[in-house]
Amino acid sequence: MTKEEIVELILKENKFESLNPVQRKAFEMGILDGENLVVSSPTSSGKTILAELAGLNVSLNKGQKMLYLSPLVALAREKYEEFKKKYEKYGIKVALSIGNYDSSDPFLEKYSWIVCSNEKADSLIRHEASFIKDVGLVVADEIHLLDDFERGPTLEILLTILKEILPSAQFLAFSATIKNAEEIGEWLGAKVLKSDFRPVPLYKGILVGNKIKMFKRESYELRSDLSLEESIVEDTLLKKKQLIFFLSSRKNAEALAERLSNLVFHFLEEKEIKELEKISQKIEKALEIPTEQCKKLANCLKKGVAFYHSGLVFFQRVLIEENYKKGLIKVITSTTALAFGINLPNWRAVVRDVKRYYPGLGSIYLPVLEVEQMFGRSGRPQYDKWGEGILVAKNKEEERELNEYYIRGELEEISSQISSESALRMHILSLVANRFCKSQNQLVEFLKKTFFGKKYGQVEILKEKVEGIIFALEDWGFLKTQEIREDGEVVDKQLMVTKVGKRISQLYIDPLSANIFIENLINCQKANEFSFLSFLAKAKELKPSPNLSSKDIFLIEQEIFENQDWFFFPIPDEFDEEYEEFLREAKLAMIFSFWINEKSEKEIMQKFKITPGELRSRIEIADWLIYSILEISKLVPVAKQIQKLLRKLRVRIYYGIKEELIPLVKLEGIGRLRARLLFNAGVKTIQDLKGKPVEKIAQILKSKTLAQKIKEKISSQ
DNA sequence: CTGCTCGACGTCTAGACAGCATGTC
DNA sequence: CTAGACGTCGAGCAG
Repeated sequence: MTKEEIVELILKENKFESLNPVQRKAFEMGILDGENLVVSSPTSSGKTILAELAGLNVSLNKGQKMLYLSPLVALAREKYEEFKKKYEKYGIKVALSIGNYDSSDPFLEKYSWIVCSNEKADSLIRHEASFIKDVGLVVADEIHLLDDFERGPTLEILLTILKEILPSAQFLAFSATIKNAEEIGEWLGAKVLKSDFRPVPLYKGILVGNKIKMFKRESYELRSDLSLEESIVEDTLLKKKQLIFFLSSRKNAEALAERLSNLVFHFLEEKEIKELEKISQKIEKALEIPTEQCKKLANCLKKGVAFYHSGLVFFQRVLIEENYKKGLIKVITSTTALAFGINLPNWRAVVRDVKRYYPGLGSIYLPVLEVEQMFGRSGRPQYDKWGEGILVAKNKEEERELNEYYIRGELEEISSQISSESALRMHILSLVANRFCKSQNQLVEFLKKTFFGKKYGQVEILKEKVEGIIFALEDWGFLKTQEIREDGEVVDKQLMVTKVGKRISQLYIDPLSANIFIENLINCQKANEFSFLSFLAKAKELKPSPNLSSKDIFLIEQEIFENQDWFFFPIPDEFDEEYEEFLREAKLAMIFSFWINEKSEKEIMQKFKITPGELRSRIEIADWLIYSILEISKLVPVAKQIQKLLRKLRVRIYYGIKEELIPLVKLEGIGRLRARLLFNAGVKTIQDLKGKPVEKIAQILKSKTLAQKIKEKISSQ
């Protein structure tokens, strides 16, 4: 297929007349000749199309694969759907590979385009996935994530590895507009394409008092008899548009949503009210028993407003996104959760809280890049002539600062976060585990090839850390080393992974967590539920631990006191520095403990001030950690009774049940509530179920269809 | 006596990736 | 770059 034909195909599938300026530039720069490119341009400037262009070229003309890396599972899913819809009919087989949902791990060989999260790609390499060798194109989306303290290093190491094992593959890296795209280009051996192109122009402004001062556009005034939030909402709704507020905390987001809902309600049409009523009910029923948060959200939704943050459960988030797109929801009040997420078309973005709290630093201005992301999607092609991004200033003085910093100011540089100790620890183990680096010198050589190495020209600062980490990893039994001598002098250190080390690298847990597990479990003879849960909460993966409130402390200390004889790790003294963290861990343990003792979600939420979304994600992590501990315990001596306790605990945490319900939840469609109903009615095992007539089961479960399904299931076993 | 307003004081703070085996609201 | 919004509770005041 010629270049022109590929472009033709892309235009047809995307229903475009012609390539946009960014795309044309990429074409001229040789994107279809295998040229490496770093593209730095705003969200919505059509970067995905570039991946499609190069992807078609590589797959149709060379029979190679495209590996598409995304920082977010939600984004990965979105791209996957999009690619599939457009190009499957041309013989491009598209796969999605992310944690939790895996279309086809071992069969990725058969697919031409593989969409995955950065971490999943890293994990695939650790598992020595064989398809990697067939990759002819690597696309890294949102590469400014390199700057993220926790997740940046994974992306950096991943790209460095991919560059090494795929020397002739084409690399495309996409970034939001950043200052030092050239440096990234230099690192990846890529040409740099910088552009400010947006399909719909974005105008920025600052709201002070009741006046919006627009930059490069006429300013305007709002009503002064309303609060500033209300007046800007009114102005937007009168223009028949929608808006998103960005706020600094969940509490703020919820409070503002409630405050705005009565105003927004007046703008709704009869038909919309009916529709919203339906959605509101769905939102409220997202959990077994609606929590206060669900009710609050449902109430706001009835009036056309939604708050949005990670404390919501997945289903609720999706509903809000969908109905904002449809135009039913008029206003969203959000935390930063929406800034990075999926493509949510919008007209006006209002950053009300330009500062955010950072522990130890107090409240400081958001990075320019982040504010740009929030503004990013304002202005929808086809609907709007322009979009607006508005910052809220409290006074003249702040207005001046915001203007200087965000409107006229420069973007930050992206830098490498690879020198973070925990990142190095994790990745050094994995680099040795997959035999990528076989000696300490090789490791240092590898680090020279990272963005860090290229940017600073040397890795001396890392050397010492590397040595320390290797020492620790060896000490923990995850690595073996052997000195290499020349003329009696030590010149290098050979590195070999142990069996445990290899497994830990594959399980994708922090070696430090793994070591804590092993050290404590090897000599552990007895543990109970609570002591084990407190132990689990020590893992880095479950940090940060929940915050303590003053009334929690009594409750937690009492629980600790009752279980004190069961702890198999030292309890810090009340006056030790670690004591507070210990209490916070114990709080998480109590939350889990309530959960597996079948306390209602509502009670847990209220008692511990935790949100449904948060509980879910913690449970997921705990499940993964227990699985990992079980896997590790196959390789180190751990008492049989402890393993047994763990296996039971895993099922109980996953479902939130007492031990007696374990046999029942194995059935599809039976969760913690239904299992309890059955048990209390005397149905305690699958055998009991077999002995009961369908009608009886239906009566217990209050559902005929479910009873029918269960009966079919057990009779076919 | 009751109900409301206002201010002092205390509280609390964003997000989300990974394993594995199969099918949740 | 080292805070600030929200909620609670009680005092003070009007009715």
